[in-house]
Amino acid sequence: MPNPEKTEAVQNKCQEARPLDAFDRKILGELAVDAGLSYAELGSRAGLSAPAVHERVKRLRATGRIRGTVAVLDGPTTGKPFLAFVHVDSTGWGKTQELLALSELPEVEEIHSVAGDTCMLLKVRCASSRALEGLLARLYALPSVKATRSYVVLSTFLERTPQAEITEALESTDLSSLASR
Amino acid sequence: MPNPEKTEAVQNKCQEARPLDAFDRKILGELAVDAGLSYAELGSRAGLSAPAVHERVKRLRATGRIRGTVAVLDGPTTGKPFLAFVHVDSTGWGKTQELLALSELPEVEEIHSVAGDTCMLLKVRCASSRALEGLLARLYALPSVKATRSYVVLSTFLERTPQAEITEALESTDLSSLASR
DNA sequence: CTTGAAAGCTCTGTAAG
DNA sequence: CTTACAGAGCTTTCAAG
Repeated sequence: MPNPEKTEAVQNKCQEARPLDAFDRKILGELAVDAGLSYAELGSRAGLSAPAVHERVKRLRATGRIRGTVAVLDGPTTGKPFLAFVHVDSTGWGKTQELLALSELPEVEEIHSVAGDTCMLLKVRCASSRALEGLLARLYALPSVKATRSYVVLSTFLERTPQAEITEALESTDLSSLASR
Repeated sequence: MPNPEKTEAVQNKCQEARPLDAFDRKILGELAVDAGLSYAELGSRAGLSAPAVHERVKRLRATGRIRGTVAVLDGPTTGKPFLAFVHVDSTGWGKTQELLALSELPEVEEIHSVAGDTCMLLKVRCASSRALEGLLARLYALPSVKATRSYVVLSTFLERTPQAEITEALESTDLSSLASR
């Protein structure tokens, strides 16, 4: 039986007012690299006990900081060696339902609206150039799509999931190098 | 003791000649969405027993199809709400060690060399526009970097890990629609 | 491949400091 | 927050079909 303790049971899922402390950031950083770690191992790395870590991880999941855990597949050997970024120019306000419908295609991994000389940016991973051609055909079938520019990936040197380390890094460090120019 | 049956025992780790069967693809697809599934649950979804699934998953890990399992963090609430794609034009053959050194920055999530009107493509997630400015300053400090174009993400409609479903999809389907134009 | 069973480990919660 | 002690559940391996 779940026990209603303190403020925990009351808190909502979408609460953003709770800042992460150093322990939370350390835990998130470790889990972002390897979600298979035991709470004991996680605790020793973060400097906490296993129950404490467990409590924090549960909270991080409940508040949405951890969206889930997924397996990282090797693209080339799983039948989709072809990676490309597609810029989409559309007439009017491009973020229509039409483009969002592309989410249903497993080839489409990312859809962003961006600022710059294009409206939308797609990341596509598929089996071959023919599959990309098929996707482009589908894009041009949409009335609002004016033009596309495709950037076919020749080789990938780095591709990792969001935030390997939760730090402030570049913030101050590199701006000093900027000032010294 | 592992029994040497047929061609199986001979295979190397980097062998690409082993096609995934329907069971493997189903398992990979499920794990790509949720790596926290138990082998029992995984088995019932794929139509296999738990030990059989366990054996396959172990093999998929050993052969590199599954690179690892990671936690998916929520970017905005973990202190890095700022996402951008940076195109880098460089003189000469751009894929030098210099650019690869950027891998060490936690803000840089992806580095690709691409075909198109630019040489390299970076995916950067950081705390603010100032952090991006710092990264650009660092880029221009490299002798081979000629120019950059940044596409700042306004909003993200889809962002998922490689291959939610391991199928052939678009291959034949959409090419027929191409032919009918 | 299957079922079944046994051993080991982790999780999960409770309790007390 | 910590350590400690249980019980439940899952993983992992082995056997036999």
